[in-house]
Amino acid sequence: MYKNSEFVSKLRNSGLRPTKQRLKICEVLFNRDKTFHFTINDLAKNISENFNEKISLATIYNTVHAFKDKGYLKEITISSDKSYFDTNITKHHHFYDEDTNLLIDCNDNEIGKVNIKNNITGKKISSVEVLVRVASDTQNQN
Amino acid sequence: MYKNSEFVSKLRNSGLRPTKQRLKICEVLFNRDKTFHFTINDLAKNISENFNEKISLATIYNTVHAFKDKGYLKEITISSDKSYFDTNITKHHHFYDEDTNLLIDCNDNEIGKVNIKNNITGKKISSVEVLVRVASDTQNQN
DNA sequence: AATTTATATTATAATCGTTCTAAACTGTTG
DNA sequence: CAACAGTTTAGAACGATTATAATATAAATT
Ligand SMILES: [Mn+2]
Ligand SMILES: [Mn+2]
Ligand SMILES: [Zn+2]
Ligand SMILES: [Zn+2]
Repeated sequence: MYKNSEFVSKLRNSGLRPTKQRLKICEVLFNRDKTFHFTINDLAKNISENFNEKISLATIYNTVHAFKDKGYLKEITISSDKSYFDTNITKHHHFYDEDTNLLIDCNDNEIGKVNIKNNITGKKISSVEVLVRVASDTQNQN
Repeated sequence: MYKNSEFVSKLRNSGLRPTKQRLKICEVLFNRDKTFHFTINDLAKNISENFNEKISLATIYNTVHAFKDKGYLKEITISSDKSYFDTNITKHHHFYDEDTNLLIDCNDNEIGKVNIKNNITGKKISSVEVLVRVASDTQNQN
């Protein structure tokens, strides 16, 4: 459990004013035991259903993107119409369950280190991401 | 170099009528020495600039999606606003050059086999994709 | 070959997630 | 407090994609 003052500092330290809306979003995203994945729509719904304060959609977009730019969120794109944000900002890979549309974090005992033998000349690797799509066994069984 | 009749068979065999538009798109996509990556926009531009026949945008969308559904194209999503199609339908991974916005195929002497030690129980792996983002040494370091 | 039926193409409208706008509001600084 | 920069907001605008429904074409049937 974080204290509100921690979020205030976090925001101030990154040049973002600790507004009521940003603090509420911090609380929803970061005041948890476990990291999680969400879409903009999930977040907007979560806030409007569970809190009396209403935050405009534009602010939700702005804030999520600001948090992403500051490195507090990662974005994971699954397909052209499905983009998730991740509160787990460590380097890690994902399973994507095509049946449930859920993203699941991998850790190192699930996917070994990716061995990049040759990189493009003159370029630096900025990220390495593995996405393993999975689906129910029973689809191709009979 | 493929013959037109090969595309006719290919289309017929997959239950798609070999229309003039689909054959033109086959020619543009598959009558090449090397596979390549393209966006819908690239393809539409290519056709309108290099050929006198005009194919409506709706048909280009329909055809590309039909070809994807039939397994003649793969879709690779880079970010929420960048989706590419790939005429290379073999299993392979990609470098994405953030400076030039170009996708580059990897082969096995660039990225080793991804070691998936544990899969989700009761699920079958439908694909494994690695995306290595690269950028010029002097910028964009994460 | 003509007719019938199913499928495909097209221009254009509709959709919808996201971004923009510009006015009102709030946090910060002195 | 005053002054200012940064933020929020509702609603408009945007743009990529999809839906529509009339027309055209391909295939199947007679
Ligand atoms: Mn698509
Ligand atoms: Mn985004
Ligand atoms: Zn994650
Ligand atoms: Zn490729």
